[in-house]
Amino acid sequence: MDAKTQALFEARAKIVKAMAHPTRLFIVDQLAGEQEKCVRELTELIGSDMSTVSKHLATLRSAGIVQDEKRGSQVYYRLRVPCVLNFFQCVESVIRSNIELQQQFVG
Amino acid sequence: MDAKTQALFEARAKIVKAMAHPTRLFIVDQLAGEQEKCVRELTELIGSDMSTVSKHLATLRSAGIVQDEKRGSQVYYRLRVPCVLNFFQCVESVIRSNIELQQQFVG
DNA sequence: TGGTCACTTGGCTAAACTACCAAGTGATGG
DNA sequence: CCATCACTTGGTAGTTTAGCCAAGTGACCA
Repeated sequence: MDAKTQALFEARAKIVKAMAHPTRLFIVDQLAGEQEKCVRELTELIGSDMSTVSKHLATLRSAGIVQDEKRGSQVYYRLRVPCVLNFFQCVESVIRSNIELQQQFVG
Repeated sequence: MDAKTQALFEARAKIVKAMAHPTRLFIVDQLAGEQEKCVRELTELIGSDMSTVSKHLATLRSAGIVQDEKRGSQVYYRLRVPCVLNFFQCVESVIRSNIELQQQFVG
């Protein structure tokens, strides 16, 4: 794999890695349904420390998946690229396919 | 986040995590173009130790993204769910969007 | 049956990731 | 102003991951 190809796939991996955590997927899912949410709202939904949520959001932001906007003392986050929802559809179809495979062994 | 939701997003994250590495994204890309490849072929393309490639393939297999078939002394891998290619399209559009954003700062 | 190829697995170390607490910054309300 | 809320950042300990080498298995060939 030459350096250029390497760089290309590292760039792609950065985006995918930013989604590779249950909490961050949950955040994306929430933002997909609700347009925007502030850190406190997300923190309440998730149930972990606000500092943890803030760092997850920073990860998503640095990958370009979400964008933030400060309004008053709150910071609102929203999805920057709607197609990330396709991720979910595909992930779900992998999961379904896995279940079907397992049922073949059972049946 | 209740236990059920937690479990759902952990299952999804497992799939996404399996793709969250440049080498594994490269493998998926290769398998998308070529139907199937054996471990040796992939190892030559990637250029790292075969044991490393084998472990990456095991990660993808355990997530249900690829399937393997042993023929003779070789093991051939192929994509199990074609939609993973949508991942790339979306990832690319995030990257494009990031570039556009950066050009706003420059321009 | 001995040697080689194709592959997987175990072991190990270095690096990356995660989550919490604690501390610091800004905006808001009394 | 002072307290509080909303948020980010630094520090740190525990866990996970990645890569290589070495060793083991199975297929194939001479």
